[in-house]
Amino acid sequence: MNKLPVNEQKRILEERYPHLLVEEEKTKEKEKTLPPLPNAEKGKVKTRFAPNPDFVIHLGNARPAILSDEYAKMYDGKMVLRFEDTDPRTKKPLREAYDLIKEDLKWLGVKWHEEYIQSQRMSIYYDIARELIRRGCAYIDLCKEKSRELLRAGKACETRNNPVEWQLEHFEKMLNGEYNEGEAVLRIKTKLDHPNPSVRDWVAMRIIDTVKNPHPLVGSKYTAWPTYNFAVSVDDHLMGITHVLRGKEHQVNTEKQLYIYNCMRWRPPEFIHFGRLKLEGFIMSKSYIRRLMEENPDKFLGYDDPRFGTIAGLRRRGITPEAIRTVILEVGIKPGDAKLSWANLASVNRKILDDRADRIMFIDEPIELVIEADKCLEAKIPYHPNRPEKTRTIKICPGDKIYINKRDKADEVRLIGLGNFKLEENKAVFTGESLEYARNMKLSIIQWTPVAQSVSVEVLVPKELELIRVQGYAEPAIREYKVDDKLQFIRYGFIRIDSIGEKYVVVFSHK
RNA sequence: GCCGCGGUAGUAUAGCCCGGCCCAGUAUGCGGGCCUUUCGAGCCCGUGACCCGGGUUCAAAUCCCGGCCGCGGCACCA
Repeated sequence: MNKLPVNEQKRILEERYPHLLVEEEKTKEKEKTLPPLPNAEKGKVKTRFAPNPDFVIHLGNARPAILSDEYAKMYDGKMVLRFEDTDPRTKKPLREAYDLIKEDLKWLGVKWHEEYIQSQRMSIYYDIARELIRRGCAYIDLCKEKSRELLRAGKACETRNNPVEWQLEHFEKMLNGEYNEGEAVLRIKTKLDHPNPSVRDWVAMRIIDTVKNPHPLVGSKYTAWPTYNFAVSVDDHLMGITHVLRGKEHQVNTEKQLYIYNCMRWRPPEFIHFGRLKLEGFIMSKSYIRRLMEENPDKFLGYDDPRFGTIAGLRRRGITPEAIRTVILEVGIKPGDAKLSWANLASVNRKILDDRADRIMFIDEPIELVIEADKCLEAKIPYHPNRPEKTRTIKICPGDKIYINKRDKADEVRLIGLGNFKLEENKAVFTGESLEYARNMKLSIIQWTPVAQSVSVEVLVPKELELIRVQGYAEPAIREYKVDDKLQFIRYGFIRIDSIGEKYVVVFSHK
């Protein structure tokens, strides 16, 4: 059956099992869609993506961004972009990261309707903090280190029971810079016997010495900074977020945040937590990437090195935003972890690139051959098999030299577009133009390039932590392309043009 | 250690809530073939999975119990 031509197979299939063909077309139509959101109403959904601008985002961060975007679109809702930069000490924001992240999101096709920066909203947090104190839900803790032990034992600092006036007064002292780091914190009252000690009277605000650690946006203006859990609750409510999509590392945070909602009598949003996403063979961790770059300043090309799983790195590798979105939607919102295989991403990307990428001949193991023929020859080669009308022409005359790959050397081959040749020690003897003949003889159909007009190309091939540099030659037509264009080097793989100088530097995407 | 969440082929995912139509579907990978001026794409065939053990039931991937494994959290990080 398999040896029959496709047409024949199809005919037999139609004859015997006509229903199978119909079924097949039906399933093809089916596209992966996200499950519905709980309590979601069309036009009223509002999601948010809240990155910490301490570095560029990676594929794992792109998951909540794309999912939030996708759900907002699905329900004709809105999406908020919010920079969470409230720790100038241990998670110091990077000034460039704010814009870099926005660029990455735009490139990914993520659309947001509102944009906020937490460090610009400090007075809002202060106001809510005062209200929390007035309602008896928060207190100033002056016990320093001792609190940790007390809380672990299910007890709290004595100041917890001080009157509201005392709390308010000391809160203002916190704001006025009367305390140093570690001397005072604002805590949210919780059950003191909560099974998770970190939930017990969790910290909502602490002192950070911004003279020592100035904030890139607001400098040393503030010393009392809200913690993640506090700022997030306030913002999610004030911004009208209805659905929070985030990783499962936030599960416990949700519990903490609910104390704020309860005290303020706010209606909490729906929380959806999903598992972690890894990409096989790529480095994703922000801190690890930073360390690698610091320790090996010459080894990496930047935060967008194609060996990194940053969005910028994947972009540089030649991965399309469509491919990233496709795999993220495929993984969906299930709570389990996912280790995406590179083969999977590459395959999705290949399908997208296949129709877009022009085909160019490239030789990475060159051997020189002199053409022997009785006349000049012209190779008319389509840029893409799907668009045969658009071609370039390469003229070769007797005595001209060409490159072919050493590994392609055989007694007789067909040079793409040019004709059939018998190969000798260092010459190629033209034997005819017949494609028919080449097929019948099962000749290898190989790429080649004219020596005189060849363009030097360096291919950067990412391999785990290494970047292999392959030198070679491309046919002259490569000159028609610019940086960031994606091509397929025939019988070699897909590449993205990285820079154009003395030679073309390209990044190998995948086969 | 404690708390929480998971475990479907190499990878990803469908089915699990509402047990039978699932001797488990799809994509990718791998093997083979057809087609094709690429070892690409397309098409065809094949390959391969319900973590383990009990229980409930006429019937369990689906429900219940126990175990094992994995992940997350246990911060004045986000």
